[in-house]
Amino acid sequence: MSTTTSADLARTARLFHALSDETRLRIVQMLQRGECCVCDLTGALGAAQSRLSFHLKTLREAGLVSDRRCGRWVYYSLVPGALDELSELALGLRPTEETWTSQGEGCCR
Amino acid sequence: MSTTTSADLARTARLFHALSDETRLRIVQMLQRGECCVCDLTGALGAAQSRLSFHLKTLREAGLVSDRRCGRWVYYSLVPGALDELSELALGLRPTEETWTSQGEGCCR
DNA sequence: CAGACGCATCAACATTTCTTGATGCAAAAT
DNA sequence: ATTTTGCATCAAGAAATGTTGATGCGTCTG
Repeated sequence: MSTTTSADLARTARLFHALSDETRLRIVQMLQRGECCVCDLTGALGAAQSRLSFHLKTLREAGLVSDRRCGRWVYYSLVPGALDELSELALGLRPTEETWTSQGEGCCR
Repeated sequence: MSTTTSADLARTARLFHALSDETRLRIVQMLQRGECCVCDLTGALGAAQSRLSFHLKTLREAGLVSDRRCGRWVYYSLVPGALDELSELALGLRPTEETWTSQGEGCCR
């Protein structure tokens, strides 16, 4: 029995929101292959630097991405397990067992 | 090798967007237990009818929910498998194997 | 030290998304 | 036949989100 608090919902919404943008999905795809600094991303995605910083911030605040400073570069990478958690959240929203056994009763329930 | 077209990205973003809102998450939670008509939802969620219709439309257009008219009621329900697809999409964004074996090289790669 | 570089952040604006109340329609109910 | 009910849809406004160019800060390079 999972009592879902409003805070849980907010976090879940936040997580899904982080992946609800094409630019951010592209960023994640880049990061799949390994760490990237912002300039790697501007090159590959052809997007302005400030734009990417903005989206990286969104991803970081959602907990999907982490950053590591190194000299004048900042390397971003995917947080291990974060996407597994997201996957679990999605599965947790699926219809319950009894839903599919107790349905189909003609019209109007 | 999965070539990800721009259309794919758009659909993925759309799917995640559908679950990026607390009201819609609540709706999905309600629907987990089985079909609901809009008036069930207004009652349970304490939200205006037009507001719920708006969010239900978003969920429907994302393919997460389907509707069935019956007399003057419209019953909404979760589309079987849709959340599994979403879960798979999340897993597909995880870091690749080699990412974790080829990393950790001190500073600046 | 003086520049160049990588990045975050900000302000201004554009765009999208959400909310609310009104209107309309089709299907009961009377 | 008229009214009521359940819902979609619309227009208008409010709020959130994304974009762009400018600015500033720390760090490397010469």
